[in-house]
Amino acid sequence: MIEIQRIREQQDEVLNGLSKRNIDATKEVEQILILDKEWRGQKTALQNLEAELNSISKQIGQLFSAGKKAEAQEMKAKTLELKTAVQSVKKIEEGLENEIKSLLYTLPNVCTSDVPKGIDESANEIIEEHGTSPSKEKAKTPHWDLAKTYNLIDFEMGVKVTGAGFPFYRGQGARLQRALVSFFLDEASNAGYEEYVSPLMVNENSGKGTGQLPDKEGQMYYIPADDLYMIPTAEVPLTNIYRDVLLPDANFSIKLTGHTPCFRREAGSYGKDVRGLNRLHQFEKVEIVRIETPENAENALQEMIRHVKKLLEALGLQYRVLRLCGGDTGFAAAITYDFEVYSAAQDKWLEVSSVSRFDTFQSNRLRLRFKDENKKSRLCHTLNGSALALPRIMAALLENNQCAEGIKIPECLTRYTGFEMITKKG
RNA sequence: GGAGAAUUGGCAGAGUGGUCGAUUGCGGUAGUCUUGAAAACUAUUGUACCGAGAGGUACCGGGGGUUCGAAUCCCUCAUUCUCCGCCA
Repeated sequence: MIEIQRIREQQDEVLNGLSKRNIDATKEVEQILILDKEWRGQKTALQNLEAELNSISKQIGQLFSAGKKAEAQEMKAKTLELKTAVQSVKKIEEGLENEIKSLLYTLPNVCTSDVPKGIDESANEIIEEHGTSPSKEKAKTPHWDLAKTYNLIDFEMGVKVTGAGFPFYRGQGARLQRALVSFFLDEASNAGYEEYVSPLMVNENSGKGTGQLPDKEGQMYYIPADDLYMIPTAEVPLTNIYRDVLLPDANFSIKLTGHTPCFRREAGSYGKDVRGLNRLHQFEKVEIVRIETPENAENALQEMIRHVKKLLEALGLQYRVLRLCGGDTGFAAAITYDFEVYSAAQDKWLEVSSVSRFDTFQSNRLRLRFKDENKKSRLCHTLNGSALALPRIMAALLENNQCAEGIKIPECLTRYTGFEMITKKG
């Protein structure tokens, strides 16, 4: 949620940032400012009425204790009028507040000046590209066929037991998955991130805190009996650890990591993008989350980008880094960098990581603040990134490393898998 | 799941209808004293919002209610602890 003060004080900058997403929010912003002015007037009026009521109540108390019952009764009559006035002004004030809030909730985050303007992925900027992939002749089989040949992933079994998009990994496939998780977690720990095992379901407040609710309601699995949501990413529980937190000083840099399954309904997805591991309802991911001062946020972002690059290089995958245009940037993010690995067999770039700065968009909802040098409360900045999402990494590894003997495991993983080659015998 | 008890400021812990944003202790901060430190003493020490300011309003687990007035009474939800039941 954009800070109301920011809209009051930097209206042009806000509108400009939103225009990167091809959104003209002029009307909404004007409406918010009108309502805000009205709200402040009503708030002041309400508080004045309450002050008067408080003071009369106090006098009544004094009269009673002095034994002057008749006078007290007389005073009581006066409060009646005030009380109804308080009630009606309060109703108006609360109505305005809710109206402002729901308008604010509809506005996505303000993009930074680096974000290119654009409607969809075609306007994303390719920042850099590294590594090489085998030729299409060498890496000719797509991962869904390899998964079958080597008994690594069973999609049909998943359909039987649960439904489409919930595959079983088995044998060396399951083992490879576990190896990737361990590798990613160890790398995150080595980089100073504290490892967490988090709940996989969250309450409504947590969903609101990180911006999944109310915007992406339909994308999460919901359990009505207990009013809980299955997490779409570890970002939600990890960031919400710091909901309603006021850090005592500016001397902090909070780095968290966690591995969780992620549950996404992916309503509206279809076609060949969903083939194999490309799009699932349940998948594994290692997430890194940071909470920083506004001054440190950009540095942290660059550090996270380097971290992800290091992982992809260790895995020996060809990858590129994209700076997302406004239209492709998520609702809550101020700027997002996507990482894609190249799959020769599919002749496609597959998104495997998304690293974002949220500035104060999440912390405003979370009420996550710190005390600055002047003892003033300020909102923290939050950031997060995938490091990494497993399925497409798995797909690219299987496809790019296929050879006559089987599928070669990258060196950085063999200490976790216990084998160097996936073979038909297992 | 059943029964009982509890939830108050950074922590501990008073407060059962009015002068309580809240006694007190510990902790924190500043000062006095001291060569320095400790001790002692003094002062200060929650958050948010409205207001140009003076000042005001709200918050005692969350929400609702009774009352002129609620930390205090009522309803409801959540959480914690104890006992019982069930169970990986």
